[in-house]
This record gives sequence, structure tokens and C-alpha cells, in this order.
Amino acid sequence: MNKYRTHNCNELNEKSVGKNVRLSGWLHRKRDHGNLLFLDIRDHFGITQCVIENDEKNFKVLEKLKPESVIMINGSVVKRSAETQNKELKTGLIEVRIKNFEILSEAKDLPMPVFGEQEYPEDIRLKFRFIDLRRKEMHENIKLRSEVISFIRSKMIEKNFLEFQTPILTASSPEGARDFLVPSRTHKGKFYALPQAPQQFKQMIMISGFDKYFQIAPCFRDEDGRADRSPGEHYQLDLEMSFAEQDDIFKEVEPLFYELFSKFGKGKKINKHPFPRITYNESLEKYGTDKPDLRNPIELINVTDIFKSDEVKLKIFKEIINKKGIVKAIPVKATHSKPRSFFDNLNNWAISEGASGLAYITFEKNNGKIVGKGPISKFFSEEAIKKLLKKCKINENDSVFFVCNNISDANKFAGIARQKIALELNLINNSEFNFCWIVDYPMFHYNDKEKKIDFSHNPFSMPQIDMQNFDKKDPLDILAYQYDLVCNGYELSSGAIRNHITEYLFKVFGKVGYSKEMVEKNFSGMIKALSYGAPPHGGMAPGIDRIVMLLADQINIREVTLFPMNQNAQDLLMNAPSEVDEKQLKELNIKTIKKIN
RNA sequence: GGGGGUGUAGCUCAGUUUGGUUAGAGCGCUUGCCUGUCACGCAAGAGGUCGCGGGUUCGAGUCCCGUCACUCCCGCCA
Repeated sequence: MNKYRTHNCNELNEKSVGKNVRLSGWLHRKRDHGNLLFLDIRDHFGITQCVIENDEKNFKVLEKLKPESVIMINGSVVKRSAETQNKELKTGLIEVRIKNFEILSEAKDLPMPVFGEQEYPEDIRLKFRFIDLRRKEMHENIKLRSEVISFIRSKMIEKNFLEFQTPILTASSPEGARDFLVPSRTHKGKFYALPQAPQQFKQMIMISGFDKYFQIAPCFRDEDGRADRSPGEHYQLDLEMSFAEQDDIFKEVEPLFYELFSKFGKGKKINKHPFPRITYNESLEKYGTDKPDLRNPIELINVTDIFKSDEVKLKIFKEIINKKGIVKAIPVKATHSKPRSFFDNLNNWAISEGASGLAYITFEKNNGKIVGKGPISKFFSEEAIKKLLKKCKINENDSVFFVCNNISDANKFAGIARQKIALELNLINNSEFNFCWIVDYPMFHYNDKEKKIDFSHNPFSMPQIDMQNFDKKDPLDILAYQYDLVCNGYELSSGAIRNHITEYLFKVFGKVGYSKEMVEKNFSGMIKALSYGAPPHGGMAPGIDRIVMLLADQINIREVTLFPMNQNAQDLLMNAPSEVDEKQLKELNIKTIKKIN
């Protein structure tokens, strides 16, 4: 017999009545009636009510014991009388009458309780994460994370992917995020880098002839945190396939996600695969972002023409249009019952977001005719109103918001406003998962600051053009076999078909100013590997943390991470980062410079 | 690196707009009472550098300046 327990705290039921049992767990909650004491004992599995009366010699000790102390109790299972049963609890039909007990570990006064659903400051939760993780919601989230990973792993193995580990200490490479560097002791003055992703390794696995690979891979990027992005490290389902085209990868991944979200999505509706494919340009045009929330029914419309014409006399917009600006309309249905304050508040919100405001027109029927209302309606001719209604596919109950700026800023802000307005109007159905692929990313974009062409995504992606015609085309018009998987406005994954032809890779890098020599130097392993027979290949890498976040219905990634760092990339529990001994630094040939303020 | 929000008891928060007696409530904690609770109940009590520093004022939790911490966002994230 196990020394600590005969049953866990979720196991006992009516059939156990009369048995002598031993339970171990945390003292969850005490209810002290003076001469009668109820103790809820909790473990990973559940809660069992235990009871003791004051004629027992142990009564006084238990009465004083602090919550969250770990105890082992011996007792007998008794049936509760009908009126004292607790239907909420799986073990609520019985209780354990305590005969004797042992305190296995005593708890001090708690910085935060485990019992209850009260919110607690995050720095305290992080500092005492081991207590926070005992709390029901966190415990469930982390359990879900484990189940999600197990599910993914078994599905991937079923699909004949092989799971491999790749190095954690590797080489720094240009492009991408800032690296975490690890100084080398044996090679003084040189550094390893933690991998931002196993990108080059997974390509080499294909080149090594393994056909399909996956890994639940840690990725390290020295970037600042966000609610949906941990600073420092995160996990990806890294996968790669040989002799695969874009559609082959989609076909492997779509059912995986469909099944995963069906199984763990708490009954939320999922759009059936194949998931819609939306081009990058179309996504920006319609949703103002490359990670659209398709639960939001609003679609942006370009109405620059209307504002350009003499039918509209709005001078500020015309000036911006003359400087290559555009006007994006955000048509919103059924706003007729909204008070003036609704529109004013949105305007104030826009200003607080750094925009100059959010212009709008509402419509109503007057003498059988639809007319525009609101501050800027006077600038519109009857004809302009007609055109607007037609183009935006709306009627007298609706309204249109306008954003006017240069193309990229107009799209970007219209995209944010689209989501804000939908949230205000409750247009987003939180009981569905809406997946789509964003495809046809541009290979390059123009970097305004540095006045040069840059990679807009992964430099190893295959351009959607023959190598022979590559130089004939404006690089900014070249698309890549590069795609994202998006769900409910979150980017879940990036992926690409890779460029497996060294000569072509040199050409591509050449466009952003890398000489052949620089590519050979910075990506020597990769170039070498591609030079001895590389299969065409591609893959992707969905973010595990974000998947679990969506499934757990959380908006903060720390809620699904066991031991996360705070926004300033500090581990408050382990005290990382920390200073190290002078001796350690000396071995590494490293001197720190004290920052002078 | 920049912008917004928050900071009052161990925790959640009120009080700050309009400066004025001894800074409050709930939960938790301590003590006492209580034999059927499951957010047990009842009573009493302890607990405060109002984030920190400076300033204005007869007087600052409240006004001003600075600063720190946390958080959200921008930048960054091939």
C-alpha cells in the first residue's frame, strides 16, 4: 500500500461507504463550527470533505492548522444525510470521518489564497507562481496545455512525421529578431546564440532525407512582450515536409487544427476546412491587417474615388488624397438606434489612438429619400450619398466611418477601428473559431527609414517566379510562397515553401544588399547543405502558446504558461536575470560595464 | 526607446474632481462563541510611510514637479 494515500481526493463515492481510507492533500478550506470542524482536502484530482468532532484529541491541532498545509488523514467513509449532500462536488455524497492525521508540510500565512476566484496582482502571482498554479483556473489551463501538446504529438506521429530535437546552442544569424547570446568558454570572445526557431535545422533535416519532421520546439527571441507574446521564449509546433507544395502543407495542417479545436474548443463552432485562402493584399484591403478577425462581419471599402470627385467638398481629405492618400470606409449596419455619444466616443477613442479623429456619416429616410446626417454630411451632394450607399451596400439604418491617410496608415487604422467598432456593437461571436490562411505575401518591402529593400518575411522563402525571370520584375511586385494561419485575429503560424536552390538564394539575398560572399559567410551551413542535393521542401510553425490561449479562452499568454516572465523579461520567481560571480565572468573572458546614469 | 492606465491595510477596492477632525468597507488574519457547513454564522481585535522623493500651503491621500514599479499599446517580432 502507498504510504500516503489509498485514494485521491476525487475518487470516493457512495460505493466507498464504510471503507477505511487514507487521503493526502492540501488543506483547501476550513469551516469551524466550534465543536465540529469541516476540512476540504484538495489534490490535483479534486476535493473531499473531511469532518472531525471535538471529542477527538486532534481537534484543536486541526482547528489551528493554516490553509494550504499538506496533511495526510486516516478515516472512514460515511454517507452524508440527504440534506447535507453537495451536488457541486464529485465526492459530495460522502465525507471522511477523521480518525487520525499527520501534517506532512505546514504552510505559512499565504500571500494570496488558493480558494476563491478573486483576482490578484500579477507580480504577486508570478512571484508565488507555485501557489497561483494551485488555483483552479490556472491548474485547468496548464492541464489543457499538456493535453493539447499530447494530442498534437500523437496526431503528428500518426501522420508519419518524425520527432527530432535540434540544438539549443547554435550560431547567431543576421535577419530576424535580436538573438540571445551565450558566451563560449572554450572560444574566448565568441558566442553561441539560442535559436529564434529551428529554421535552418529543419531544412537540413529535409536535406538529410527524413521527409517529414516535427518538434514542439522552444524558440528564443529577445523581443519585448505583449499580452499575446511572451518576452524571451515561446514554443512552436515546428514542422517541415519534403517534396511538398503549399497545398500539401495546408492539407496536413487543416485537419489537425480542425480536430484539435473541435476536441478542446469547449464546444465552440469551427469553420470547416479547407479554410479560406485570402491573399495578403486582399486582407489588407478588406480588413486592414494581415491577421483579420473573420468573426467580425465588417469589411472595409476603398471610397477614394467618391471623395476625389466634385460631389464631395471635404477639403482636408482632398488634400491628403492629392498626396497619394486614400479614404477607407468602414460601413456599419444597424446603428440607427445609437445615440450621438456612441459616435463621439469613437471619435475620442480615435484621437487617443493617435489619429486625427474618426469621421462618420449616419443615414436616415426623409420624404422617401435617404439622406446623410452628422458633422460632415453637409459636404456630400445627393449623388455622393447615393454612390456611397451603393458602394458600401448599406441603407438608411446604417452608418459609415471614414479613415483618410497614406495607404498603409489608412489601412492599419481602419483595421483597428473596424475591430473596435465591432466590439462596441457586440458583432463578434465569441463562441466560434474562425480560421483562414493569408497567402501570397510579398517577398520584399521598401524600408522607408533605411531607404532600401528588405525581406518582408522569411528570406528562405521561395519567390513565386522563375529564377530566370526574377531580375526582370520589380522586386516589390514579387510574391512569395509564404503563408500565415490566422484565427480570430491572432496569427497562429507562419510558414513557407523554402528556396532550396543556392543560386536562386544568392539572387534573392542580392536584392536586399547581401553579396554572395556575405550569404556564404552568414549562412554557411545552410548554403553548404543546399549544395549537395536538396529536396524541394516547406513547412510552418504554429505557436503552441497562442493555440492554448485561444482554447482556454484567455487573452493573456501568461495564463497558459507555467512559469512566465513579466513584461520586462524578468522571472520574479527565480530572480532571472541575475548577476553572476566574478569568477564565472572571468572564465568567459567577459567584463561587465556598470551603467552610469 | 516612446505613449496610455494603475499604485490607499496581506488582497479587492472606496475616498483624490472641489486640500481641512482620528483615512473607510469587504475578504483574509488574531481572539472568543457556535454540532451539519460547503463563500458556514456571530462578536471583538490587530493591521496604513496613502509607491518613493521634492515642492506649494497654516494644513496634502487629494494640487504641482520628479522618480520607481506593474500593466496595455507603439517601436521591435527574418
